[in-house]
Amino acid sequence: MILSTQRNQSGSKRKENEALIITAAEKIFADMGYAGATMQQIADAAGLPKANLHYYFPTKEILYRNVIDKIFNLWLEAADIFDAAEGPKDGLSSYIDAKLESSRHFPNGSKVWANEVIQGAPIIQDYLESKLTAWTHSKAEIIEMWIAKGLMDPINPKTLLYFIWSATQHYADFQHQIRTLNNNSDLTEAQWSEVKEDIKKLVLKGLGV
Amino acid sequence: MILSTQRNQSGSKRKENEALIITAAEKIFADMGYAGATMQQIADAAGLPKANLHYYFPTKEILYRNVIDKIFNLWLEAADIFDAAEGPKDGLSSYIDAKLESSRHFPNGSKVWANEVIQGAPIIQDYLESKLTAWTHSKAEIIEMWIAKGLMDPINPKTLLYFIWSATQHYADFQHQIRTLNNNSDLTEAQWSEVKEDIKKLVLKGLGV
DNA sequence: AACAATCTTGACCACTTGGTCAAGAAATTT
DNA sequence: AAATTTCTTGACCAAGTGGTCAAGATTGTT
Repeated sequence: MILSTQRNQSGSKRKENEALIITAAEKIFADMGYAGATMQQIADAAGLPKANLHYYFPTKEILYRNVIDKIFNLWLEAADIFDAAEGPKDGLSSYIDAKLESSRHFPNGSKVWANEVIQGAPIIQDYLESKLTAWTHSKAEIIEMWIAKGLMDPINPKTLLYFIWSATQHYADFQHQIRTLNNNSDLTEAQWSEVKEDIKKLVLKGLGV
Repeated sequence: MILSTQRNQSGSKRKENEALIITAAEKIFADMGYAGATMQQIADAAGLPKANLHYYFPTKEILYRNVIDKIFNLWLEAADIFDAAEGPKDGLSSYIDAKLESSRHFPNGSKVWANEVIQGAPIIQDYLESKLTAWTHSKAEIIEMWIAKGLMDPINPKTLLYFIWSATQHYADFQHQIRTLNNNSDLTEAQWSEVKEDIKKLVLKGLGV
């Protein structure tokens, strides 16, 4: 108790509240889209008065960009697996697993990202042009190396990346549709395992790994 | 001239203008989301005064549902190929081709659908529960038959359908991201061909077809 | 030509939205 | 304990929204 209170000294209240607001905002933005989300809804979800949100995040757009920032950094982290891998079998399996886990447990981030990109990335275009482009090129190089070594069939590396992104993120973005087509129930543990195995099998066999 | 004017007799003006408005609305809804789109923007895109929109479509929601209706019927049409097919090689190839062509030439419909589903289908839930569910079951049966005949590896039919939907619709929904990662250029004819071949190869080989 | 039905449109309104502000409450620093 | 910084909050506002309406223009029918 004493420890935690002491630790909460310099500017920690700020960080706490910012995190609280960002989490609430992520959910509302995912459910309503950028334009559809209201500051009032986010405030209610965070349990704070609206004016307090504007104290921490002056405008809706600034709050939104902070949400995107968090999402994007998680995306980048999932790719460390990729770099550390010995070959496609290991690397692609782990990456697919990681992306599916993320879709399962943190679908909101993926939804916000998808909503934004569908609408032409009016607010985060700079992210696409800088960070995402660099990231993609570095992963494409690894895939090309695997192909050159004869570890997998030749394929356009970007096509493969899009393939994995779409297959895995689909389970976050289209969560609601999948749920509806699954008798209005969330996928069970067993179903998730089956999906994971089916996707990995399909991709790896399809690439001749 | 005379012919076309004569043909424009009974209530044809209504249909013309409704089609004009729906096309404009599809683009604006795709670019802005349901909440973000304004009736004024749609009116401008259609070249009509706003009050005129409300004459043909009393409310924004009614207009939106009409847009969805058009989109969904196109989706259903693309699946006729599926039924007519002899086996997975033919059926899946044709279906992937058709879906990719649709993503390439009519991305707006897919974007509107994606936006709506991501947000939990607040307006078109009845579509998911009736039409889409029935459609999915009928296609799943065909896939199961192919598996039973030993024409392809066993896989959960829904997982396969989601796989194909996500891979193909990704090129519509994430069009902007793909363009950005392609040096800010649309995919060329040659690139589209490559994508088509890569995806089909990956899926068919992955399924042991 | 007269009538009826359909279509067009600018002006208008009630309501919601993002954002402001000033007054004060809490917490930190000196 | 006084001073200063940080945080909280209800009340408020200008701008934009979906939707209405009534007057007129066009078209079709008898």
